[in-house]
Amino acid sequence: MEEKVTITDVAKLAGVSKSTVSRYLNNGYISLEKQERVRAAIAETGFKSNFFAKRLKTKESKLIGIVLPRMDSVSVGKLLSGFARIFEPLGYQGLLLVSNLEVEKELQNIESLQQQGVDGIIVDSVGITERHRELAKTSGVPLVITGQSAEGLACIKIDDYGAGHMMGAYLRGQGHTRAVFAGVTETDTAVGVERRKGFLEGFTEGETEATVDFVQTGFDFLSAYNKAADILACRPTVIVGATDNISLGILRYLHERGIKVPQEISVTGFGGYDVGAVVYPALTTIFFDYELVGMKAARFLLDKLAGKAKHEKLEMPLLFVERESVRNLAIGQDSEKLGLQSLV
Amino acid sequence: MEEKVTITDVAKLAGVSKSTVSRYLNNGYISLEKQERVRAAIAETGFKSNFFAKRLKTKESKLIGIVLPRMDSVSVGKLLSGFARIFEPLGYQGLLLVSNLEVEKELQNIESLQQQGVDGIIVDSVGITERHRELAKTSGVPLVITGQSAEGLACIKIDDYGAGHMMGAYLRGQGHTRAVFAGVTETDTAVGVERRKGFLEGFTEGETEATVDFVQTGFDFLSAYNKAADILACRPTVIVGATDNISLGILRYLHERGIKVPQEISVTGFGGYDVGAVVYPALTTIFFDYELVGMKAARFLLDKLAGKAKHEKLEMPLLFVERESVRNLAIGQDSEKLGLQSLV
DNA sequence: CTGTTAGCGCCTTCAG
DNA sequence: CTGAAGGCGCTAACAG
Repeated sequence: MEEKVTITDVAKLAGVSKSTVSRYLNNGYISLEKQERVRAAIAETGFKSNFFAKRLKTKESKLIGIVLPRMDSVSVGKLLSGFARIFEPLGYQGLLLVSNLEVEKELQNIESLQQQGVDGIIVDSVGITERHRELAKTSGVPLVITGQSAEGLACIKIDDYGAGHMMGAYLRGQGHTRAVFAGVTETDTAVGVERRKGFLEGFTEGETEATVDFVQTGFDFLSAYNKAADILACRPTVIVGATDNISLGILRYLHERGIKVPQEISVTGFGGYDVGAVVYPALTTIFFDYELVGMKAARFLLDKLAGKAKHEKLEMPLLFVERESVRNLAIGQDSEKLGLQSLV
Repeated sequence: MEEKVTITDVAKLAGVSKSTVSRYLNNGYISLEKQERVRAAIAETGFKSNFFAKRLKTKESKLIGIVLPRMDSVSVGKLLSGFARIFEPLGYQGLLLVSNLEVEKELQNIESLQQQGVDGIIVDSVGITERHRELAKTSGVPLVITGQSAEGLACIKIDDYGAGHMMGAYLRGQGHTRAVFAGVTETDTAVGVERRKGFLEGFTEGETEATVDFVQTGFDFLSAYNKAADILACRPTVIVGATDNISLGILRYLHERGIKVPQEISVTGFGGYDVGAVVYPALTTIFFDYELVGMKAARFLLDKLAGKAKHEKLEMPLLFVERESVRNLAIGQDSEKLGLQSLV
């Protein structure tokens, strides 16, 4: 319960004017002597400059608004780590708002942040709407989007189409012909549409008679597990989970039924989460560097703040992680094995 | 790039005084007629009240400082979800600071937050020091601690000792006599000391000739995996990972060596993460409800803000999750099996 | 180099 | 019920 000591108290105690103290705090045009007096006074009183008063003047909050669809997900955690890596050293702090996967809430959050006077906003979006564009237009607060991409907005995300395509081409190369893509709703453009489309095209392009069926699941283990029977009914040579978690749920189901992976059926995922390396067989997947996305997004926002704005659309590099869950049908043996080592 | 419209502009446009607009915004002693005029003016100008100016007067920021050891962890994610669940409906927002698992940084963050003028602070601590107590004393900003417990501070955490004890007693009940506790550094009082101590006492209490060896690992899959050989060298009947992740790393190792779990050796964890249910065998563990911890911590802080402060120490309930990874040595068969169902 | 003088945008007595 | 006046704590010209 400290008394609130202001710059005036310090000034009085040091025998100088407020401005001198202010200068001491900021630029620094002060004689060495007064400098010392101010320092002493500040130490004695335990003075802490008032954040709000300062911001009221300087028009700079050093606050970055961050809106996320949810908190308890690995990828979101990585993303935040990426933000922090960039913002923290520069003295920016993050104001966090969660949208519970609801677009409406996401919009509200953005608006609220804009009023709040944050310097910039990053939103890990669940789907871009027209209102997003409006908000970006009508407010002076720089905005960058992650997780989805949209024309005319500053977006940074992983290349979902590319990842899907890469996986499709790889599996075709391994001699697979019948795939099931276990994916999520199309509301999620990035995962439900782009990633899937990429896979479809990568897998079927050329003269092959490759086919791919689609089975919709949720994002969690359990909903994937529950759809496993439907998936198997399509008699695929390979099951492609839109997400590592989906694949893990399916792997569990296959294990319970005694169906050998990859001997009898292959499974792949997307995401490259660590757990994919500890399950058996270790999951072949494509690694998304969400932390890097976070860093790029942060840097991008900083650029916009500095006026070096360029409404560009960035996509991140992908890393194919070949582990144990795919069988090479072309040469009749399992693909190269990489277990825990691939964690390093 | 909007023009910044202030309360004065609105007042002018509505033909009233600033105070009247202010009243409209806050309490509300205004005639219906002017109320309407102000509303119109506000809509027309797109006025948004300035956050900092407002806070400068009201001395209330509606901001909660949150300091976390790291971002990319499931438990931290759950914790944040819990905070958000409570704070969000009340209009509080979270200001996030990360300490990268460094105590010094954690202290700095707390201090920085205190100066910032947040209404309250929650810190998910990696270890309480004397400085923590000082900071809590010398600042008027209410503080609640999570993750660790310390006398004289407001703490809310899971009961690590109790969890350890519960697990120890359970395994002894299953007829196990030789355990290895694969744990982390003692710097982490909660996990490295309390949880371990609880296990030791729960497992050895009574006249049994139970023994437990200790092998130190990190928090991640890989470091546990790398210590698996050392652990096996102790020839335990059961391996107790201090964390589900540790157990998962060990499970992977055992699988690679063809050692059957639970037939040849049992494994348990702590945490109750979802993944524990999809690996095979599904991991027997103790579930920690971090989201609940988050909610309780948030509520506690709110109480302190409201003056209903009570320097109490709260511990959360535990849930034992019996799955497939422990063999009952007493009656010579595996314990009850619960796979994915236990996710529900 | 330093003190004085003005506000930043809003809220809050205080007379009316 | 309403307008005028006075700050909240700090910074930023402006003359010295």
